Amino acid sequence: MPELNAHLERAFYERPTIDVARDLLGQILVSETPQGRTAGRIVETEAYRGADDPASHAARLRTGRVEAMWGEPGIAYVYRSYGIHAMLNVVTEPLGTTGAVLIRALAPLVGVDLMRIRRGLGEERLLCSGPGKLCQALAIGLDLHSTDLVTSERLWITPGASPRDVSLSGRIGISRGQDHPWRYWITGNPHVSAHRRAQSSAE
DNA sequence: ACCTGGATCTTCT
DNA sequence: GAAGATCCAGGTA
Repeated sequence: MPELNAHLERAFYERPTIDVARDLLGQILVSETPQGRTAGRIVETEAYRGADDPASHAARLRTGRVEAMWGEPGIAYVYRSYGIHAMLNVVTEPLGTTGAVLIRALAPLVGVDLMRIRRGLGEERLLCSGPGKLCQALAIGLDLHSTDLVTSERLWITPGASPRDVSLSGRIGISRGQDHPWRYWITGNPHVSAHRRAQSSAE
């Protein structure tokens, strides 16, 4: 297993959201808790921008936790979806401008047994194959909102191998702004989310 | 105060 | 393929 302690630096996140979403594929998300370490390779992401993106929370709101989308690049924007699931985003673009990348799926790498316990499931392919699933598997909750992934020892992203092929399509689970091909995943990877539209319109 | 609409996942049939 | 779980913030009153 490679060293996972290195952190991607702020400059990586301080770029156009689209570029960060694509370049996050293959990098490794690491979560450290008293129970142990869990980590997985990022295999699926989505880009969300600002006022020009009707699907982005930042297009409608600038209150409460959404304020984080204007914040320092590299911090976590975590919110609750459907009353149940936590969603992990990484803030992009320079301070004062909006943008974030939703982490949608991981390939489990470290602490797979701990993930199984947290998820109550055995099958590895289902542990992190969706944005709510991976937050449960890595114990990422609303308490980690605003965590700085550049400096945190609780949650961070470490460099991994670049994927060979990347596919893209419209985003998932939203009603507006589907026309933009801002969902990225590693072509052929079995750990991408199992949504019906997951197979559509590759590259 | 009440209502509504979600960047989802599981468990049914 | 459909429903249920269940939180949060905005809009409307």
